[in-house]
Amino acid sequence: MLGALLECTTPEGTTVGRIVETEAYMGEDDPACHAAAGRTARTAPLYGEPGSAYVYFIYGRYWCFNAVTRAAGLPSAVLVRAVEPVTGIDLMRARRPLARSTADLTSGPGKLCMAMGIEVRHNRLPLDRRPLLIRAGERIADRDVLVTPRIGITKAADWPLRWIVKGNPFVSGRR
DNA sequence: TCGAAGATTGTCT
DNA sequence: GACAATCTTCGAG
Repeated sequence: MLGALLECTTPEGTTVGRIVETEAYMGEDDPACHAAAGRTARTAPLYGEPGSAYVYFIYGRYWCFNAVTRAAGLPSAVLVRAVEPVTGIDLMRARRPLARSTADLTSGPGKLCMAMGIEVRHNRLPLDRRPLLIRAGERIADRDVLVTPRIGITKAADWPLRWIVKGNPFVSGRR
């Protein structure tokens, strides 16, 4: 998914970002995956169609966007942790008045959802059509991809399941 | 009904 | 670097 384009259309307009950071959550046997708790009202979207959205609310404040992957019934997903703004940057700025730079607009899972207007109404939507779309973008060469442990979790914190575009300034966290 | 934890961000020191 | 904000989810009682 690195290099692919994430596009979200709302009544305010369309925003597009290039995906530069992802994390994998590998089903019920992954202690950090929400599906480790089994199938509940919250995790049900993870068990849905591959290629649909899983959007959840965290820390009473923020939305996080995932693409459901693998086969139906296997609750795995890819969390999009950062995108590089491509289209609709003015709209992103309006939605994130606290952002102090362009890189601050979408360099985190909560930030990019704020900037792009992704929220619960997008939960479970298919990702191959509007309003929420992932489409092909630039191909990232393997030598430009870095794999690291996942961020911000306590369980299985050492599993190398985070992928970033090497040196990209829009990746989350501190350099 | 209650309590605790959480795939984060922003502010303050 | 520490910690507050804020609320949904789920298990226990």
